[in-house]
Amino acid sequence: MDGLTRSQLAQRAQVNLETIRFYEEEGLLPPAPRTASGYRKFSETTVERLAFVKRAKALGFSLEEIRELLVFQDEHVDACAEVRDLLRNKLAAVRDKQADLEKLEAHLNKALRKCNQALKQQSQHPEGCPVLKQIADLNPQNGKR
Amino acid sequence: MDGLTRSQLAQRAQVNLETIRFYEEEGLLPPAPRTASGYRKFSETTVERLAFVKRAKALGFSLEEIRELLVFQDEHVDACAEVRDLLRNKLAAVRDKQADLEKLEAHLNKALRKCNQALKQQSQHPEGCPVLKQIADLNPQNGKR
DNA sequence: ATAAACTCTGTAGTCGGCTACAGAGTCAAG
DNA sequence: CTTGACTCTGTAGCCGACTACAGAGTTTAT
Repeated sequence: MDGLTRSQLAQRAQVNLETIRFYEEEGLLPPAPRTASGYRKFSETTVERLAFVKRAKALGFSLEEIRELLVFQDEHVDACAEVRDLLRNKLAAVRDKQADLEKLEAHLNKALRKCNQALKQQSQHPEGCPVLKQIADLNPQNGKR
Repeated sequence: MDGLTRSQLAQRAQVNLETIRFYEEEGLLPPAPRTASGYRKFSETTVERLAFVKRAKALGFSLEEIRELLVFQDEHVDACAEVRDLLRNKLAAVRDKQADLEKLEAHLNKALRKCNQALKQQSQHPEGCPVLKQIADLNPQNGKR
């Protein structure tokens, strides 16, 4: 038989067997051609395609976005401008997240310093953890978006 | 009636009505006392408690972790050491995420530069978006953990 | 007294991205 | 020619953190 079976493809592309069917349903893989008895047969290019998906995932793209990228790729339209927009949006999202995390880090550090301080002087003020109080009093102006 | 109804509490604490019941089930709020006919009545301190939950969420804690924090708070055990550990873990997680995002940002920037370059010299090489190729060829050694 | 507005419960649905399972059909080896 | 390994389909479950809904009972306003 020419072409890969589903499990062979899974093996080759290092993805779960069921993921392949899932991706087909989701439109990330084209509907695979079938044998007479209904078995899917995949071409080598599908391995590439799955690799592309994995790498786009690693770049932080959602399956939805990856589907778009794949359409651009398939139609090899001159989609540079569209791709650039996607990249820009993703980059902006990443930077937003970074800013959130930095604020978070600052808050956690502040809390942690209080914690350590309290543990040192435990003898003088043995009443409860001040960090819990700090969380209770935090200015609710942070992160989460 | 003394105490707040569920919707009053939701209003005061700025959370969804159903979230309150959910949090009660999840052990983030203590089982509320009831009226004769079975209506919950909440005290003012519940407003505080919900505020605490919201802020802890903003600090990146999961409900699971917040439940732990609340137990510490409730038992006002000297839980500083435990709280400190939670903070440290959270801080480590935040830093991991930051590192991931930085790698991601670098990759996206690289891709974006290619994109812009390609758009400038569109006339010379009008064949397809190089970024898509780049994603296809990316070293799969990144992010995602 | 009645209608609107609220609250109760249990349960199901949402999001994203899979992962698993049951039951039926198919293919390859001995 | 049977056994075991594979594949097919549809469907359900998982994670976390909610959110929504139906149907029954309760409170409030007129």
